[in-house]
Amino acid sequence: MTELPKAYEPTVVEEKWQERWLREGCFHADPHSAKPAYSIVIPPPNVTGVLHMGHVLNNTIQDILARRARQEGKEVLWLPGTDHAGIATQARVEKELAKENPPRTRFDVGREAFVDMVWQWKNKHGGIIIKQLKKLGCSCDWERERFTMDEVYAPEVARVFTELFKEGLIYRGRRMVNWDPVLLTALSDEEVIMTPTHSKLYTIRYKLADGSGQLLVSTTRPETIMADVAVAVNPKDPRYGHLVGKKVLRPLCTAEIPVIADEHVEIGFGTGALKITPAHDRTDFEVGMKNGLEIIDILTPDGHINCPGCPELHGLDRFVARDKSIELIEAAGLLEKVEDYDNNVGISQRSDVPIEPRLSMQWFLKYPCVQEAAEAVAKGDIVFRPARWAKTYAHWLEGIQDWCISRQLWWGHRIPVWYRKEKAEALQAATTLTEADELAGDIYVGVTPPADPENWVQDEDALDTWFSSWIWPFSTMDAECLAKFYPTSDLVTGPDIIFFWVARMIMAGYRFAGGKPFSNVFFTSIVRDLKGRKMSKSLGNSPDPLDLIARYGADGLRFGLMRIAPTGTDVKFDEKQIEEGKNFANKLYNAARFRMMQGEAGSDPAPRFAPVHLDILDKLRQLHDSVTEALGKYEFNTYTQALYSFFWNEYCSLFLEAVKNDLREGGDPALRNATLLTMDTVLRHYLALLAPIMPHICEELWQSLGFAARNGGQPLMSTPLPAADTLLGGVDETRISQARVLSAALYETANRARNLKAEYNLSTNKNVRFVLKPALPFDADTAARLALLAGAKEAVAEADYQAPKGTPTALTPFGELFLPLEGLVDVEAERNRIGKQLEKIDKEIAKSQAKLGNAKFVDHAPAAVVEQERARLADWQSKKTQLESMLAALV
RNA sequence: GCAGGGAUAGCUCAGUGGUAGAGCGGCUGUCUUACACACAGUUGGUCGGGGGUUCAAAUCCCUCUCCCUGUACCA
Repeated sequence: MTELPKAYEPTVVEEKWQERWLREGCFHADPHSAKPAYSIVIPPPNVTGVLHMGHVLNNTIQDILARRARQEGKEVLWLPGTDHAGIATQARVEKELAKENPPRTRFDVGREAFVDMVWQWKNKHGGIIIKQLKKLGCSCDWERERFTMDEVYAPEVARVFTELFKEGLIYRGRRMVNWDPVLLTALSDEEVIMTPTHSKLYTIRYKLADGSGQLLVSTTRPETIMADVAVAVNPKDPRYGHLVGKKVLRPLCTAEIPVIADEHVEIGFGTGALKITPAHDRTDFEVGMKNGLEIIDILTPDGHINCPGCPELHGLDRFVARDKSIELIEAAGLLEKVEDYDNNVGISQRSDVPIEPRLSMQWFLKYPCVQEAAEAVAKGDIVFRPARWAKTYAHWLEGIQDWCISRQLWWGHRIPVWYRKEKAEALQAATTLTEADELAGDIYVGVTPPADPENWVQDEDALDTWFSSWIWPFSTMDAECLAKFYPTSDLVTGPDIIFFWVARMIMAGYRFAGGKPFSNVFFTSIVRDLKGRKMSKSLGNSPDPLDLIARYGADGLRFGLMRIAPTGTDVKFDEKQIEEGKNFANKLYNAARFRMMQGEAGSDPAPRFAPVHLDILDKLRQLHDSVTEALGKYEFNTYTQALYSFFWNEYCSLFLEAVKNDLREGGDPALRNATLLTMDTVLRHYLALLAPIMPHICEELWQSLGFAARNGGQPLMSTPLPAADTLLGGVDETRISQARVLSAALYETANRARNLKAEYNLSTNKNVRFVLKPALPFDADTAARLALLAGAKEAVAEADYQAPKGTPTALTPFGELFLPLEGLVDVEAERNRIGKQLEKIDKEIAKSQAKLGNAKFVDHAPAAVVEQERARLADWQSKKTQLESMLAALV
């Protein structure tokens, strides 16, 4: 009777609902609402980004939380946006320039024109990811979309900078920073990845200037020898004490340099003598400062040697120069030995090349509100899930270093500092700048440019992207929104940005927004491939979520992923799981289709409910509670699994199969009504529970099943979640628990019956009949259901049934169940089968007897456990007797 | 080095003291009137190794091995 297709086709349905939700403003947050607030700010993806599996996981979770909160009657703000991603975006446009003929660099284009180009690129290609998030079904308030460089947000970044500068927390100084020789910018410590590397350790002879001997010095970086200004030994080292104060000859760009004593040198390491190169090593820089040593910089910003005093190396790339310098040293007879050596090298997260410690003028931030930020998490004001991340967070805060916030980039927030033109050069070279300079009228720091811009020169640098995103939770909101929605409720993000972003947002929240930015932080797992590797473009192991959506539907993708996303550990992505999500959507669709094929439920005659009806409603009630509990604990996989197993196993496999006969033509109309009403109740309630994770199909079925029409045409998404106790309202609890027992007995008996059939290769035979010696009330209705479930012609109760010898039997909750064979069994096969079973049973009996023969077990274990064991033994023994008699009957 | 996480069926994972589970895969059947994206049945495990506590351990304790993730580094 139905014209509905047999298989669910998600694509059209999903697009339809996404449009409709938007059109009806379902995602819009009203700051004037009287409802309690629930809010999330999205971790803004890079504007250059495309959706990857991490985003899918992350945003599905946020969407579940947001949709569920709406169902619970909250006013929900899920605030979306994108991040300008300084380096990534700039690099993207530079790449385009490099492809031109002839290739160009940003310097060829010039700053202003280049920034224009990036904006154009952003307007044209940026924000693809926003469209993709919409395809995933994300219920963000898209009218409030922000961009970290838009006209509302950018001034906030400058304001924050200005305030911190005036407070003295932002300062400028000449410091050792992590320098990226490819991108030509400073990086923060967090952007440097310490990577285990196979290197060489070179031991080199530094001759004493007076010719009285030599000092052996080990280094991994011989190309920096020209910048050596001393050799240091530990003052307590008995081998070298007499050398301190003498001079040695620097082996390259030869010069006399002093031997100094410094605690920093470890006596046991290498030769115990350390070359000091303050310009190219962090700790050497400190040693140099302490000892008042000169700083000789022999590297260009792009990592080439700059040392005219050593013409053989001058101009070479740093790694070429490394080999060449060793050749020179060996030729001079100064190379003692070369060993393999494993050490950690700092690699730029962005350009993937070794960074250089480099002395340069940069802006730094002394973090504000560190104490408050640490306490907020320690005291549980902000709750981290899983909790163990709190430790990582605390550890980072303890050893926190000032943040290098300036970047030598053009794309980003330009540092809002201007220098008075005539003094600009001197000021830009000055090692420190403070508010005093501002008061003196030499510099200007502010959100808007100075009133007389022609007299000023703006600082060239831009701010680290994270310096704009750390104020995301509040700078994205206007005053009304802040009043209603700040602090936000949940933050959902990956643990990989706990320092970059989460920690900094907490500090910013306390400093600028008067309190914590969020109450809960849920750290998602990291999505890996089946080999456990991180998904990355270069490995090509990252599936394209849009392709997955096209093949499995957004709902299928969401469901499949959430079902395998554990709460504590990483998730290994397996496309099979997504396929299951799709299969589940199809199952749901077909169950609804089945209902639609039955027509309306009537009220006449009054429905007659059987135990199975009450039972499924009771199970749904339990599902409601466990779903609520799981979501309360942010256990999304438990939530998903509970929904899956209820629907597939309890509703479809058991309940629907048990009631199919109620729906047939000519059946009892009172039973038919009961069944239709129950199906409606289950579907209506279940769709509401499932909607947060599979919103599209639920909405579609909600409508096609007619639930929307009965609800004033309201979409499911703006319908409050019904209470669990509406499901069985008014039904006596004793009757329910009775129904529970009887239904469990029915399903269990059906299962035993099917197993009996299978044992005798009668699985597909529908003509078998079962005879039951009932131990529980076994009415005709139950008998009919049992026959239906077991695929039998009939199931009859006979209290004094005399089974022919050898009739297969099983003990069921309803009593002893027989499968009369009518002599259609292969004797030889039967004998073998029974023989094997007896072997197994004997083992079990022996095991059980041993346990019960153990006095300690009987004395110490709880009575129930012992009782259980006795029953088990009795079961096995009776089974054994049966089999033996069957064996005898075969002969 | 330090810190954290993990090791359970061929695969992905549940399972915090009381007969080892699910889904997928494999194998057998079945187009049984919602669903072959399905149904029925079935096959898979010394729960990483060793030791301990206990009547009883995948589960608690100790130890070892291997993987992962942070983090700190000495040339």
